[in-house]
Amino acid sequence: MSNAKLYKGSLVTIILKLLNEHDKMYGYEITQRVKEITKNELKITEGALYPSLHKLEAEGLLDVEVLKVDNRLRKYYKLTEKGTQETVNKLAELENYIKTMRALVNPKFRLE
Amino acid sequence: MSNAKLYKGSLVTIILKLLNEHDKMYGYEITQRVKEITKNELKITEGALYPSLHKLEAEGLLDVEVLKVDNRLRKYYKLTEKGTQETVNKLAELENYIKTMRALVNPKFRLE
DNA sequence: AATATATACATAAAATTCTTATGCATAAGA
DNA sequence: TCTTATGCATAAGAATTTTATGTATATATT
Repeated sequence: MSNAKLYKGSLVTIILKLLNEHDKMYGYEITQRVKEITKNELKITEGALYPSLHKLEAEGLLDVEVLKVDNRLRKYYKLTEKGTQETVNKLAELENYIKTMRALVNPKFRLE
Repeated sequence: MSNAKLYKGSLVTIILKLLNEHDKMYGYEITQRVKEITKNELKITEGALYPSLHKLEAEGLLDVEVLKVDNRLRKYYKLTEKGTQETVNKLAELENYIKTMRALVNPKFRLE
């Protein structure tokens, strides 16, 4: 996604959180939103995004609705109940990851 | 390493930072230190650690010194000049990652 | 004395996630 | 007309990690 390898594993968290805020979004919209929010720091590639969306749908975390807008197809995704729960989990995991890494990298921050 | 996939890509950062503090460490010691600091949250597997150490050595970021202690071999690693520089880079990347993710996940934090 | 656990290294197959490359199609701008 | 933007999709390859396995010595337990 970016030059930093740290983003590996964060894509699902990002997708779920965005859908949690926006109610429904389509793939291309997600890539643009992420570029915008991160000031071009993070560019989600289509090769990563679309397979990920398909997987989340297959797992029952997302529902799809296909709409035709301006003669072009858009696949709108939205969180299912299960997806909303998983969003909470993923966000907690992110916070935990950050805490743990801080403890490793900054010895002043110790975990209890 | 842990159940959370977010740690993917963080191993090198962790290794370099620990070596930056401790001057020289051997592989097994690193696994134990990490378990200790993270209160068992993160357990670095040998299958990930050893190949990673070899790679860092091949790239000229680490130097090795083999010592025999209590009739057992230990391969002590320490940062080279280049390794020390790369540590700075990796730590900056981590801080940047955290900032970017905060912006994505918490809309109140905006990047400039 | 025998067995299990801890210490210490190593590698290889498989899984996971992502990049890069490619393909199709329509709309809008230069 | 040609390029860029919009919108989806997949497949080959790269990179990193998990899981499994192997070797060997030291220490603790039964």
